[in-house]
Amino acid sequence: MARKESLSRDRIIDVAVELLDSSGETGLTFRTLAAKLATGPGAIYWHVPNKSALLTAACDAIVARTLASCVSGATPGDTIRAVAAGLFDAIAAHPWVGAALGQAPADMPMVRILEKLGPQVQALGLPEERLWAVVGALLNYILGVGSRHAANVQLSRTRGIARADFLDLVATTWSRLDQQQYPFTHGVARQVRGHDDRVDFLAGIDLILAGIEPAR
Amino acid sequence: MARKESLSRDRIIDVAVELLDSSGETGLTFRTLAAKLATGPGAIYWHVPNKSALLTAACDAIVARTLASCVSGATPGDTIRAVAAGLFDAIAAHPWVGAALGQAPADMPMVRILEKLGPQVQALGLPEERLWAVVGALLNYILGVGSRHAANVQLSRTRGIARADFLDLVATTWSRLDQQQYPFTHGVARQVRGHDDRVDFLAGIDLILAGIEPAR
DNA sequence: ACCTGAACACCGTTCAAGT
DNA sequence: ACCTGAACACCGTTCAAGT
Repeated sequence: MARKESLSRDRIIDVAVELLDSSGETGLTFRTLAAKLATGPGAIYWHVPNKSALLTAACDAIVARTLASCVSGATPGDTIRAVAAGLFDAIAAHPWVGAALGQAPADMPMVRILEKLGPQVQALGLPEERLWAVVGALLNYILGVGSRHAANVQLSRTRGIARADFLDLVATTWSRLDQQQYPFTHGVARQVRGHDDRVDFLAGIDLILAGIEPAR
Repeated sequence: MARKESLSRDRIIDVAVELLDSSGETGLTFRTLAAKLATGPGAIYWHVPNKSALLTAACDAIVARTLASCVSGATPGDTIRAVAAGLFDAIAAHPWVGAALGQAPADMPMVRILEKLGPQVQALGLPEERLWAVVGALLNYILGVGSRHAANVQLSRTRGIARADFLDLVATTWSRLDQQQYPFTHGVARQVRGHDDRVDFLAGIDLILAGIEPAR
C-alpha cells in the first residue's frame, strides 16, 4: 500500500475505519495501520494521542456521516424513528462503533447524537425537567440494543459465517440441550431461526415513543 | 499469595473473578492470574482452553449466583422485575459481565437467564409464536441498557473517581460547550448531575411489560 | 515540524521437560 | 495426570535520531 497523500489525522482515521471494518477492533493495530500508511508506528503518534482516542475519532467519523444522511420526517416522532434506524444500521454495518461509543460516553460522537435527537424529543412537548430522562432512555435503548445486535453480527463475522447460518447454529445447539434441565431454551430454539432483530428494535422505539405521550 | 488448595477450574475462576472485579477486563492476565495462584501461566491451560472461555466461565459464575438470589414475586411481572433489577445490579457491580455476555450470546450464562426469564414471560399468557420476540426484547433491553450503565461505572472507576464526581465532570464539560453550536447538550448539562440510571432502567421494564399486555 | 524505527514492557499461547 | 517456565509472535507506547 503506497502512500498517496502525506500523513494527516484525517487520512489516519480513514485507514483506521477501513481496518476496523475489515477485521474488527483487534484488527486495528499501530503496526498494520502504519504499514498501510507506508510509515512507522511512531509517526501516527504525532497526529493522534493514543489508540483509544483514535478509536473514538474513527467512531465519530461514522456517526457524523450517519446523522448527516438521516432525513428529517414529517413529525418529530418520524425523525426520531429515522435517526434510531440510521444508528441501528450504522452500528450493524460497523460493529466496533457500538463498543467505541460505550467507551466515550461524553465525547464528540455522543454530543453529536444528542444534538440531533434532543431537539426532536423537545419538540414532542415534554416538561423541561423530564427532558434528560427521556433522551437518556431513548439513547440507552438505541445504543444498548444496537450494540448487542452488532456484537452478534461481529461474532458471526469472526467465525466466518453468514448471519443466517449463525442463527441456525444457535438454534441447533439449543435444540440439542437436555429437555428436562433446559426446557424453555430447548423449546424456543425453533423461533430463533429467521428472527428479525431490526423489526423488534423498531417496535421497541415505538413502544418508548408511545410511553412518552402520557408524560406530556 | 500462597497456594491454599490445589489448582482446579473452580479455583481459577474464583481468582479470575477477583481480578476482574478489582481491575477490569484488562486486569485479567494469565501472568497475574498465575502469580495469584502461585503457579506458571501454562498451568492454567490445563484447566481452561483459553482466555475467552475463562471470561465466559467467570461471567457464568456471577450470573448463576445472581439468579439464585432473585426471589420470585407474587406475579410473573413482579418476578420479571426482580430478575431485571438483579441483573442490572450484578452488571453494575461487575462491569465486565456486560461485555462478557455480549461475547457469548448463546452460551451457558445466557441459557441460564433464558431459563429464569422465559417461563415467567410464558406465564403472562402470550401466544406461543410471540414468545421469542418478547423474551428477546426484554433480554436486549436488560443486557443492553445494563451494559451501557456498567460501561459508565467502569469508566469512572478507571479514572479513579466516584460516580457522582464523574457525572459532575460530564456536566461541567458539557456546560462549557459552545452554546451556539451545541445548544441542546449545553442546556441539558444541568440535568445530568444527580440523575438515577437505575430508576429509569426499571421504568423502561414497566414500559415493556405494559406493551406486552395488548398482545395477549 | 514531522517522520523513522529500534527499544521497552508488556500480552496470549505453546510446548518440551519435569514430577 | 498435572505442572513448570522458557520461548514465540505479537501488542501499545516512547524516544533518540534524523530530515
